Amino acid sequence: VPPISTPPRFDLDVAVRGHGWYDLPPFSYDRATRTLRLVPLIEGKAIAVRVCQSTPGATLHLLAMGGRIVQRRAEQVVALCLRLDEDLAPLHRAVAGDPALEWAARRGAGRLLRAPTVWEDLVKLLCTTNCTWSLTRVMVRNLVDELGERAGGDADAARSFPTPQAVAHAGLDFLRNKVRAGYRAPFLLELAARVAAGQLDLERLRDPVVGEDEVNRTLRQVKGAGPYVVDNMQRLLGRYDALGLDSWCRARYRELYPRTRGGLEVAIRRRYGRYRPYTGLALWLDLTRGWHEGSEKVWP
DNA sequence: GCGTCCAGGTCTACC
DNA sequence: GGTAGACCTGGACGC
Repeated sequence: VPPISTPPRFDLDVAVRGHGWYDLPPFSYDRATRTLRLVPLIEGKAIAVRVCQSTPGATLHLLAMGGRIVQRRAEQVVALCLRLDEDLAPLHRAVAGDPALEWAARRGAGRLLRAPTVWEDLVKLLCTTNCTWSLTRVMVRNLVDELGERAGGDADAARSFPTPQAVAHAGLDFLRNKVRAGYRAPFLLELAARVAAGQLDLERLRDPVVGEDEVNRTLRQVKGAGPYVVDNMQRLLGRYDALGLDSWCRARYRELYPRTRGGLEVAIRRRYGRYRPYTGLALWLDLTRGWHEGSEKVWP
């Protein structure tokens, strides 16, 4: 496979660690070797894919077991997950001169890792609600271990994220007792059943021609998806204005700006509103700027 | 060792 | 339309 072309100043480490998804299977990330692993379903089969970048700005190298068609599809999946075709230049231009955010332009940040499917992103987001990150990991790991498809048929090979059909077929007790999804189990089951039956086309939501209102309406009809889930789904879909506030965001914002007076959301909109239509992404990049310190490459 | 609290929220019932 | 209270689970914390 020839090297994959990347946007200017693309830094795999910054992109991958931009939010928590790299920590949830089937994704895994080895920071020392700057290697991201994923297990997408390609032509219905789970394929183990590795993508690495030796240094920031270097070309991406991809390894996927399979023929030419599989290689080509794997490349498309990687481009999609890393948002290599998104043009963030308007945001990067806009933050010039803002001491809180100019780092993002310097380091090409803002490409939030997403799953190969909207279905996977939504299920994972539902698994982050009202619980600790460690419990989110438990639920997602159980879903993958119990219901995912093994790549290459090897006994200890990595598994893909389960299909809606697999989750729907697993049933309520399984989701409660094996996955440990608790009260979320009926939400997950209903979502899986609707998608599996073709009543809900989540993948369509990534199509830019679908209006924002329709995206909101569709997601709000999913049981268990409230403002936090809908906002963050929008962000994963590439619509960056929503704030997606959760308890961590609120606490982190107060940490960065302890003198905030009045309503938090009003203050946040006041601070980042000038970056529309990237209000929520600008907020996120500010909150997470500390995650990328100390790993900077000095560009010529 | 045990009880309590709450976390990267949302739903329902009730005002 | 606004807001308590309930909700699974597991980890942190106090005693």
